[in-house]
Amino acid sequence: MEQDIFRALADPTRRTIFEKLAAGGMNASALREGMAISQPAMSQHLAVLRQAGLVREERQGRFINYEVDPDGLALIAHWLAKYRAYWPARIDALKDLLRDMDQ
Amino acid sequence: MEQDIFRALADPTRRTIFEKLAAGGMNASALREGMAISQPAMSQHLAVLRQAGLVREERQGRFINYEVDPDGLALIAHWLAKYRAYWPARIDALKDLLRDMDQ
DNA sequence: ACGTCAGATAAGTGTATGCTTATGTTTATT
DNA sequence: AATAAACATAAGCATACACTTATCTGACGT
Repeated sequence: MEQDIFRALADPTRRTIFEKLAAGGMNASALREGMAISQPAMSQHLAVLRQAGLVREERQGRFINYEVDPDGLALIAHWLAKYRAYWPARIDALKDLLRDMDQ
Repeated sequence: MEQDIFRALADPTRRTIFEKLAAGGMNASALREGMAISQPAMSQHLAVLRQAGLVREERQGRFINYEVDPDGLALIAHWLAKYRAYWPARIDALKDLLRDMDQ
């Protein structure tokens, strides 16, 4: 849901978590390192991100590996595409990126 | 600021307002039509969207014309581009769109 | 100058949200 | 079986947020 996505990303702590996961999947304890956040808080944030489709989890024995879920990003991209008429022409990075994807 | 953008879009009413403006600039009274929202509420929402760089205003006599500010969308596009590695390959609409822009 | 209209701002209120501490649940280790 | 580790859930609390009513500001028409 669009609502869940934007609500999830409205919190700076959750954006930080998401950013960390984008650099590579890891478990909740690893995510907490250097973050001054309690274990329950992290768990709650991950639940929100998961509900939004931005993060998915995979049990690995006693650990749970969290990683970026492309579905969430796709929803944002889709939302953004609706307003393409207003994108400034100078977003060249985006063009380059999609040129890469075409190969 | 990234924070302002996501916070602004987290509210469904503000997304509706933004969507309406994307179809064409208009003043606050016109925006309220068919929206069951008070005048102060609309004014406050527009202030948040403006602060986020998603909307800009232009005085026209007694009216103020509000319209989509491309700068805000550019910020989102920039944020999204950071996670391009995770975009699913099937976002074809986006590819088509940028192919259009290249012409 | 006066009233009116478009919109902003102020102050108050209920609810949502992010945190805390405490406890539950699941899996591995011994 | 018992303990410990990784994480989830529950309950309570303080703050943020979106709304309301009331008032203010600025621009126009007469």
